[in-house]
Amino acid sequence: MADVAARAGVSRALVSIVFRNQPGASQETRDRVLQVADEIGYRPDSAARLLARGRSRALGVLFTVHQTFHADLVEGIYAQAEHHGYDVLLSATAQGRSEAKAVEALLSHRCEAVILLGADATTADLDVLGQRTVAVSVSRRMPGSLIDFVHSAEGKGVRQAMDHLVGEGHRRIVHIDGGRGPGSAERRRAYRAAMRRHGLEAEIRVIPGNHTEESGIEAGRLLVAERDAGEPLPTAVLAANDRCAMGLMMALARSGVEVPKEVSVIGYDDSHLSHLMPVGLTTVRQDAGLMAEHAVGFAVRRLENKTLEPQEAVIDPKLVIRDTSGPPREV
Amino acid sequence: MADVAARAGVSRALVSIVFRNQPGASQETRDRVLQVADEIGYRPDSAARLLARGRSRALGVLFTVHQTFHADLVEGIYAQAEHHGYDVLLSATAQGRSEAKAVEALLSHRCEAVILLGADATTADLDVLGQRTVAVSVSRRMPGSLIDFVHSAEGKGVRQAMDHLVGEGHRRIVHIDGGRGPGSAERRRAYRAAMRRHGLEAEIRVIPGNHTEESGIEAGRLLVAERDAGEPLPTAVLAANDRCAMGLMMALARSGVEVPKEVSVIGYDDSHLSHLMPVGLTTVRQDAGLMAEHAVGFAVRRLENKTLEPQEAVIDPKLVIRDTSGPPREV
DNA sequence: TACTCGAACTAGAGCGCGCTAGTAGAGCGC
DNA sequence: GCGCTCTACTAGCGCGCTCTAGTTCGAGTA
Repeated sequence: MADVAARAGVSRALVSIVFRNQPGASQETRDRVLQVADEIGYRPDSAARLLARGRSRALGVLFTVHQTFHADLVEGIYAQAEHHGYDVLLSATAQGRSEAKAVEALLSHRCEAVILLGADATTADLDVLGQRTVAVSVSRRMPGSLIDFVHSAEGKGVRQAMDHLVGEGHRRIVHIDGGRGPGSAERRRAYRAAMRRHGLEAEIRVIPGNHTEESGIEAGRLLVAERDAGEPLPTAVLAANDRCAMGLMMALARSGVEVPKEVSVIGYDDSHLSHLMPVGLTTVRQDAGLMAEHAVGFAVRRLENKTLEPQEAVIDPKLVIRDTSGPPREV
Repeated sequence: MADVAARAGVSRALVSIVFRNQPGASQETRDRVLQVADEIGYRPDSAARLLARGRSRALGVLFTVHQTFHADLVEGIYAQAEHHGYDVLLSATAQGRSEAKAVEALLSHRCEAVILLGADATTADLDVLGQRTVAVSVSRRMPGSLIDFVHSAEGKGVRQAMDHLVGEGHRRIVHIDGGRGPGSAERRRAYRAAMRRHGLEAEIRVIPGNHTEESGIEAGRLLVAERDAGEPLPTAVLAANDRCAMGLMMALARSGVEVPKEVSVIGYDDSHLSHLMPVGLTTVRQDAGLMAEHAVGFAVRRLENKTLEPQEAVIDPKLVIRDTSGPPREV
């Protein structure tokens, strides 16, 4: 910076003004400074800038590498953050990299806010985080939590899916749940309620699972094993999410069970891949773009106006009927 | 930091020593400092640290949100970077966020090295980048480039796939190429060479494509349209990568073309999802973990010893035969 | 002429840390 | 007693930037 200032024949302060696009420099000086900077390859150091300015204008995003729906969200967050003039810092959880570690990384880089995509932490953990910084949780419901929260109306989504299945004539509808995953508790509850509402209380069955393909595969194996032992297959399965649904379909296909002929499958998320599968997956669409917009909006509003109450946005999901659901065989 | 020092009754310098885990402080002082820090929620500011130290010990990684194979690589990079004591900064390309923009973000955060996963830039662009910083390109071949390079032996992988197909009796083997995507040129070349070697020069056909599901869908539609116009379908397709293969299979399934009965499909990457599809995808495995190890290793070696020649690692890929390939119908 | 005023620019402090050079004091041999 | 070394600690500069409080200067105004 000093070099640029010297070569352009101005003070460092003026170079700073030029690079921050602030008033206080004539157009010709601006041009000269920028040209000199370009010549010697100068670029402002964001660490020093951050340090001096006292704020980073950066939003930290915690996501999971293999969670395809997170990719959709991240894409939306980039766009929204840019719109609000914020930087985005990504930190991923992965095998061998815990959520806590990923969050630490974000905080040590002085993110002003942290957006958690489907966090795995407890409410207490999040509240602690919320004390330390501005935090927004996407998907994972945090009852009574202090932090902001964006989620889809899980109940509505599940209800639409269940109404669709029952409307097609299904009765033996099984739910693979998402364990401690975000939104799972609500979906589980909505599944039970819908079954009851349709007079199918006796058929309620929840198979424990999570949000990975593996859990779908396991559930599929379980169901096939039961069939081989003489029990009837369910006629429809509501999976924890799209990935789980994919795993399930793989397991079923391997055992020669046809979808949707013998078993209908419904996913959740409408992640980027779900409409690109060999067979279009019937699923509940969560609008990633809209969720990203709210998440970033919440974070920004908190940052500009410290004294806000916890905010919450509920996005209406929408059932997308594709090829993996249809009437049951028996009907 | 000053607070911690005051409360612990020591100087700021000592707090610094404790947090850097350097010799020069007694155990009891260490404990006291750490305890106080924990109480008031102090955590070193990585921006200030970076500024003072002059180096960030951070590796920048450029990836693409929806490229599933990148997720595998990122996972490996995190592990390797931690092993070498480096931080990882992620920057994604996405819709509305160009590669140049993503790289700028990394550089302005003063990454010491940049690891590009399947970069889209030209050799010249990369050389310019290589002048400014340490850069490693993964997958994308940079002939005559100054920057380090990790890729798999594309030729070997394609050859294995082609030998497998020809061995099963295929002759009409089409290749959907990856356009300007990383590795595509080599794969295309190897495909042509293999066809020639097997005396199938007359059957050579390359359909232009890229590394997305969409390109697979398009190619599938094209092939089906040709069939409807009376031309024979190819008996096997070598796709640009797994995502392209998935798109292709979707298009074929929609049109009632059975895989592998009518058409065998082979992908490339063995990305996380390829063995979790409803039908296991025959594909060429690239070992993401090993590639990550080399990429990080190269970057670190450059950083610790400035005067190295361009490095290159070639990883042997391996054909993984699953359910989408088999003998052609006519045989 | 004397003044006010705004645009264009500058000096210099300070952001939170790391690091070098230094000090204090304990332990040791002679 | 002295000098020596070793451990435990501190003072204070500087990293590259932003920002506040100026200064300078030419144009406009009474």
